[in-house]
Amino acid sequence: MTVMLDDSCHLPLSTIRLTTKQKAVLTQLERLQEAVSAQQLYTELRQHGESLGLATVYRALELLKLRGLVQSRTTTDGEALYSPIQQDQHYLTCLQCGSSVPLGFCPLQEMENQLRRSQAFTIYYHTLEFFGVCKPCGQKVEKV
Amino acid sequence: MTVMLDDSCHLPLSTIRLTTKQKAVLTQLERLQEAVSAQQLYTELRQHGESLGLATVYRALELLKLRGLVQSRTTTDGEALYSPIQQDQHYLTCLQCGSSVPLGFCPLQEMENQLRRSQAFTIYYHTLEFFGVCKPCGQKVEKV
DNA sequence: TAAAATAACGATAATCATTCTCATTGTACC
DNA sequence: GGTACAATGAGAATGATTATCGTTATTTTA
Repeated sequence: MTVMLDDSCHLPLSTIRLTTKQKAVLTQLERLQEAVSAQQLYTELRQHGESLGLATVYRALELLKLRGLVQSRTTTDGEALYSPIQQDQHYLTCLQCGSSVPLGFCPLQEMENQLRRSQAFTIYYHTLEFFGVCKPCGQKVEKV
Repeated sequence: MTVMLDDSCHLPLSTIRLTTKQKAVLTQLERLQEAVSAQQLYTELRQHGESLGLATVYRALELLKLRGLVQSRTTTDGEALYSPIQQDQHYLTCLQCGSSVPLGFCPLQEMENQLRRSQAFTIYYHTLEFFGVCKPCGQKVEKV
């Protein structure tokens, strides 16, 4: 069975075909509020009774990224976190403890639109992240 | 032997002590124009006659990041690329072929300064990256 | 300066997210 | 129904990064 989506995204294709498993991955991702890793997604899908393999989750995420439906960012310890692309959510991340505080805004919409107009590149999304040291960690650093 | 640097950075400490090896890592990083992986850095340092271990390179980079002297971003295939922090350089990255085109500008200086003023977080640097599909890959995608 | 305490180092093993392999199953098209 | 092809699952392979641990350099203290 394949699921058809309407073309409300920035793809040149008029329709996007997704398999049931791929749709399950996307749906679960949309259900969750925060960005999650592929491993977490896999575990949650299994718990929800979905029967699929870990490799399939990775493959689905890869495909969804290429289709412009999913985006990812990488944590300080090298794990990729995925989220549906409409969430224009960015973070303030502590280099020491790795904690991330979500930013409440994004100043890049206009610039992204400008870049979109340049023909050389089709832009799906951007990542923006500020790195530094949070207050508690900063106090520890002074003592080092 | 330890090397002393003056406090021209945003650290609370008045001086930063670096060992010879740590300084070698930083110097090599400053010598190179583009962001490089820890492994590349290791190889280059060995070729330049420097005698150090891979683990030391990783440890040095970690420490330099915490000191606010070095920053990193992660490529699409999960490798961390390091660069000296003064380079305010961002990229346009193709999700399909992974190629990165450097952006010639950064619109975030003012916002970063504003965030710096908020006391809760000490900001060292930010990352900004646009993701999409480059022209050649875009033509391939249409055929998929 | 010498000895003790501490931090940095090197080599390599361990970890762990991600990707690859390949046999199997599902789907599209005739 | 049958053939071609894409998707899947299970587990092995990969490869960057991190941990371990014995050794060496540096700092501190007497």
